[in-house]
Amino acid sequence: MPEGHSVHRIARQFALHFVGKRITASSPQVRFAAGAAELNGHVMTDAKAVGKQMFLEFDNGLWLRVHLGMYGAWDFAGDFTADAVGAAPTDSRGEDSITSMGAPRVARLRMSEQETAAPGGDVFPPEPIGAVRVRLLTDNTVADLRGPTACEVLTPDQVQAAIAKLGPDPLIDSPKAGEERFVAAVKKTSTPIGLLLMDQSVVSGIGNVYRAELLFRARLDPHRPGRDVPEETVRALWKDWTKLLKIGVQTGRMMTMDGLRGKKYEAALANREDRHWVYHRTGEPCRVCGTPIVMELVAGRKLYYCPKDQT
DNA sequence: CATCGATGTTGAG
DNA sequence: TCAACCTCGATGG
Repeated sequence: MPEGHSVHRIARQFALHFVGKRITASSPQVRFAAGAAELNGHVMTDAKAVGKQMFLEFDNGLWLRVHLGMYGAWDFAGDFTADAVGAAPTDSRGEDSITSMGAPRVARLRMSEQETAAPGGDVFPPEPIGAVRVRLLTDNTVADLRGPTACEVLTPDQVQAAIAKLGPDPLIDSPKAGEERFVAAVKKTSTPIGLLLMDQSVVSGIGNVYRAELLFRARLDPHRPGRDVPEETVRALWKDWTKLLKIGVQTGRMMTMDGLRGKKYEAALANREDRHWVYHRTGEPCRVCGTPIVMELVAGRKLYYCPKDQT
């Protein structure tokens, strides 16, 4: 259930621990057995994320495209350095995790909505957890994919086509080019900005949490047609998404509260309910003006906003 | 233990 | 517009 930041973090794990290694690929599921066979025994040569999709390249020229959708998750196990796991040393339950930085150690972790890591000590490779679509195994690391929306082997042309359908990603496109693409797409349509931010052909990687938070941070009415949003506001939205995405990749959390310091910042990192301006806060007082936050179903997704501040 | 709901997308009607 | 996909943590009895 990740938004763009999680997928970038996962791609980074593959870049660090799988790229350059020969991969044993297998699938217990009939639906992907043939796909796994195409990749099996080849060296992984690249790993990258574009928006919510991840692409893994192998030395026979084929790519694995993965989209986690709503429930997908990767389980990693084996040798990961604490440093590589990133700056989210504890999970939501406050359990101890990889805290000794620097020294390589055995880790077992799961990357989904909440990323958790616990010291292992188990045999390698471990038994897969749940129904595994594909297992990618090296000498000392393993990744299990469960529940993805998409998992398929593509040719380079097909990868290019898939990426061409996607809007700009602040971590892929140059800042200027990305911003111009985003501005052009928003300008030309009467579709509400609240829908445009969720449209992966307009901008990549934003999901329901970042959508609501970006709109509040811009004090922007979600219903405002794209072409009626002042251009400066559109540009500010792009720059803010760039900022939030980088924070998300760094911390592993969708931290959207500005200006928190010290204890409040730590609390927000640890507790989801302290982390957002409006997301999942129906009926609670707006953190700025006190007006109850409104929830509205739009295109089947829950949209949260402050009816007073967002105009 | 059963049910609900979720940070998503696709395709049928 | 809505069900289907597919998984599991949170919730309630």
